[in-house]
Amino acid sequence: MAYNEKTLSYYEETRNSIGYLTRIAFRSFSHALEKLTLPHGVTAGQWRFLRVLWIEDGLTQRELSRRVVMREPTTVTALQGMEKAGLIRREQCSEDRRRTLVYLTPKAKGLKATLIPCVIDVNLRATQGMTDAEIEQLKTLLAKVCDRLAESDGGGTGEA
Amino acid sequence: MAYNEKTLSYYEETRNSIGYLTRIAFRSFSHALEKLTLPHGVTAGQWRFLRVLWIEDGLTQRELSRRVVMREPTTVTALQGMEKAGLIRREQCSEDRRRTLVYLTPKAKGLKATLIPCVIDVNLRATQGMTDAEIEQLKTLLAKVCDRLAESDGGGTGEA
DNA sequence: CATGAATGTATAGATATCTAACCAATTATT
DNA sequence: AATAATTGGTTAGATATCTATACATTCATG
Repeated sequence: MAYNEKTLSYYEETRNSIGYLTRIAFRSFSHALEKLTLPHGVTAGQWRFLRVLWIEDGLTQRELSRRVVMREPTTVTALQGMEKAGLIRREQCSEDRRRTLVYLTPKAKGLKATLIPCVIDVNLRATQGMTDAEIEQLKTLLAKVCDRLAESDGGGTGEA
Repeated sequence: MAYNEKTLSYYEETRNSIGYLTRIAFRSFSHALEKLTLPHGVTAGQWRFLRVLWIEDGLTQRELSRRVVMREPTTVTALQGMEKAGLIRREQCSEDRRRTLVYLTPKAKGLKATLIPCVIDVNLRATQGMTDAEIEQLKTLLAKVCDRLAESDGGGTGEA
């Protein structure tokens, strides 16, 4: 594959690639979010699991991994932390003893009303000054990027 | 501040937040990129430092951190790995002995021609099927998100 | 029903990343 | 010149994340 000088120098421009921009956006997001959730004892990683569990409880760890979009070992580690923090309890499934079902504690359920507004704030701040159409376009294009890269990859958003 | 039920349920939708989408986009990007660079012995983390050093050599670690957009301790760890991998050498600055200057080895310089096309590929794949205008818009909007979240944060892209 | 394949979880070991605290060298101030 | 503040780098300790591997249970098949 041949790339001319112009193409090369374009991509040398550090701050102009989608890869760079998504990294910085993700980073800024995580920091901004954690700044709001940490005072409530919830890390950014735990937040991602909570969000899924607030929608549906009693999932297996595998299913949870799939929904959060993380690998199983990551889930195991995160859940250990969440169990220690009193956010979840894990229960062995009686029908299929391989499975572990994850349930939220009342404490974690109660945090929902507190934490959701935090994320709303961060999301609003992130898109401040954009029109609704721009926000929709950003989401659409980001989702496309995810799809394109997931196709060739295997791991990713590919659940639909 | 008050959020109505509609707003709340909207943000409950896991896959519809900018935060989620940037995370998945970043993740997909890193995986896709590393799949191409790892065969050449370069991790995704090292790649980010290489890209900056290819543009300018002999930077202090602090300046390097600033340009890569990472904290100093992250840089220290990454550079230790890169030194071990024979990608850089570090030299104490004679005028100001606090400073350590980072130089690329010939090996690392040689990798540029090999690795840049890898990233071009990933970036092209990520934006496949988008018009140039859409790509530009995506970059513009992502950059806006970074700016908005950096303002309130402190750490981030805030170099301008 | 015994054994092999598939499934669900966990462990091992690696990289990446952060914050907080610390040390060393330089610069600024009295 | 002595001391305080600043600057550059590192260490310590934590979370997050991955791949590869191992272990345990269930299912499927001869």
